[in-house]
This record gives sequence, structure tokens and C-alpha cells, in this order.
Amino acid sequence: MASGEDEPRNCAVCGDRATGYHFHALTCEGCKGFFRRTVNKSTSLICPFAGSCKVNKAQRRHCPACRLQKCLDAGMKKDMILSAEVLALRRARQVQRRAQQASLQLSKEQKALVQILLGAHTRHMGTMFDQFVQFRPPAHLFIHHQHLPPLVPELSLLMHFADINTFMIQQIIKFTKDLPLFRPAWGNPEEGD
Amino acid sequence: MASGEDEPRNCAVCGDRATGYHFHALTCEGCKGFFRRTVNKSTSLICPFAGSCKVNKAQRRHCPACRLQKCLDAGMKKDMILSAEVLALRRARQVQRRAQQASLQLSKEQKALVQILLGAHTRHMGTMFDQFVQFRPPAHLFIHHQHLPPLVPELSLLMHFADINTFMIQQIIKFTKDLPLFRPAWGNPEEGD
DNA sequence: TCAAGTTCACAGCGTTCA
DNA sequence: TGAACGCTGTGAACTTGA
Repeated sequence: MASGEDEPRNCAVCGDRATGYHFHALTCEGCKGFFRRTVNKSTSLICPFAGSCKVNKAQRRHCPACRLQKCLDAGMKKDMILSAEVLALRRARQVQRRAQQASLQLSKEQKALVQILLGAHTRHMGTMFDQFVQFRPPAHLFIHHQHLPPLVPELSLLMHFADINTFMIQQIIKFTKDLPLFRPAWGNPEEGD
Repeated sequence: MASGEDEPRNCAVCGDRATGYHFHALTCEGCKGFFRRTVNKSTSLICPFAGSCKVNKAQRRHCPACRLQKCLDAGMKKDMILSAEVLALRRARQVQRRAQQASLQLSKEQKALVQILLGAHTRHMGTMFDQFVQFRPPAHLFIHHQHLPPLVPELSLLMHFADINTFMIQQIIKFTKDLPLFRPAWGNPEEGD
């Protein structure tokens, strides 16, 4: 621009020095934090005065209700505040990043965990598909489906799938029970199986 | 100004050491407490003397009337004293927080985990059963099974169950991938999906 | 780099009790 | 009465993810 000066950029809410766009409006750090905090608390604010308090740098703390209203008037958008779920996910990932940085190599405990998973898999998952032939009606009847037995009712197919599903779920449960991670610390310790 | 020293900050009412702004004026702890108590009692005070008593640290207790007057002259504002209504609300919240903490203490981490699970569920599990009708053959054909179309081959049933199983497994995988616990820190970082 | 969230010391209310 | 304390809101400085 023609002016030699940097653009001053004042907060659209209180006129303090703005630090950028926050929730879709040019604001200062104070109004940015105020907006997030106040919206997240979601308690309705009521102005104790006429509802038209001055909101400037010196007086912005005096009436939160009018400050919030001016935030909204300035165009700040509530739905640009990240939801609790997104933040929870981000924090969970952070924890994992930290853990990953802490140990780049497979530790002794981690190798042990791999052994546990491997063992559980071979015990319950590895042979799973081999046992499908045991269910009613035998699966091999349908492998050579060119000469289907004409009297097998549709229900027996249902039975077969029910058996397969039941068995798979059982195996998955057995597999899972072999993993110590699935007996979490915050679980109900009184409950048995 | 005498720039060498830290600002001493004297009470605007009695000259004692000020501890900050209280009710919109720079005062000591004594005048702060006096102002709140006196205004809350709301009994009109009358100076037994000429109404122009000295108010300093040594003599401030002698004439409450003149002390209160000097408080007001110093700019202390009555309406910055929190109303009984507001205090009742605050105390109620305190009691509630205490009770909540004492009884069932869902920690911040646990609430975050609930958010993650809830989000993953609504994204991948919530609508799962609604989509079964999209698979071949349409499920509604079998809901009114009293007049089955005679030409539907048994294989279409197989197709239908295969579709359902495929879809369910896919959804379960998607659901699981949304849980950061299933992207463990010791995982291979080079591997993509 | 920008714009989200996070951190943390501080300000200013009320409360307590010697 | 007032020094010490607890609680909540504030905002400058910072970290982080796209």
C-alpha cells in the first residue's frame, strides 16, 4: 500500500491490537480466548445494565454479556470452535506421538506383546476358516454347486451362515480375551467372565 | 517520576500499601473489606463530627462514615459488589462440583475417551443397519416372505449375506481405525493405510 | 505461515478466622 | 477488622497441525 506504515489492524470487538483472524473475525488475543471460553461454558449471560455497554480495551472485562454480543456482531462463529471430540482425538494422538518419540525401538515389553498377539492369533484365528466345513450344511455342497441337492431348503443356508457367524464371533472373543490390554484398569473389577 | 524504585502503590483511601484494584479503585485489603461489608449492611452512617475526619492508616477505624465517603470519592463502585443472587448461584455450582467429584469421578481423560467412542460410533455404526436394504437382493423382499418370488435363486441369498458381512466388517474396521488406541505407538510409521 | 488450542501467572472477586 | 487464602476469569506467550 501507499502508506509506509504497517497496517495497524485493530480488534473488531474491543479495538485493542489485533493478532490475526480468530473464529472468522479480526480480533485481539483477549477476545479470542474470551470467545472460546464463554461459548464452551454455554451458560447464558445476562447484562445487568441496559445491554449496550461500551466494549473497549479498558472496559471489556466489565460486562461479559455485551462483550459476547459484540463478538457475534463482529462475525465470530461458534462452530469454528473445535468440538470436544476433535480435541479428544488430537490429544490422544499427541500422547501416542510422545510415546513413539520416547522409544523408537521395540522394547522388551513390546516384543512380549507381539508374542502374545501372535500366540492368540494362531490359537484362535489361524485355523478358523478350516473349520467352516463342519457347519450345517457342509460347505463343500456349495463348492460343487452345478448339481445342487434340490430338497435343501433355504433355511439351511441361513443355518450355515448363522453357524459361521457364531463361530467367528466366538473366536474373536476368545482372541480378545487373550490380550491383557482388554482387561483395562478402569473396568469393573468385581465382574467375572 | 522517581524511576529508580518499584511503584509503591498506596491505597487511594487511607494511604496504606495497596494490593491492587478493588471495586474500581487502588486500595489496601482493609479498605476493600470495609467497603464490601459496609455497603452490604446498607445502614446509613452519620459522622458524629464535622464530616471531614482524617482517614489514614492509623485513624481509618475511627469514623466509618467518613471512611465510606472517602471510598466513594476515590471511585469505588457499589455495583461491583456481587449481588446475593450471583453468590447463591456460585455457591450452588460449588456444591454441585464437589458432589460430582466425590461421587462418580469421570476424569478428563475418560470423558475424552467417551467423546472419541461416541463420534466413531455415530460415524460408522449408527447408520449401519439402515444400509442393509441396499444389498442384493433387497432385504425388503424377505420381510414380506409370504409371497416369495419363485425365481430368486439360492445364490442371491448367499450374495446378500456376503454383502452384509463384507459391509459390517468394513464398518468395524473403519470404526476401529478412528480409535487412536488402535494406531499404536510402536506401529510401523512408514506403512500407509 | 496462519489460526486453531494450551499454558500459566496474575487480577480481583468472596471467605475465613485470629 | 484485615491478612491470608481459595476460586474463577483473563490474556500474553507458546505449541501444534494443515
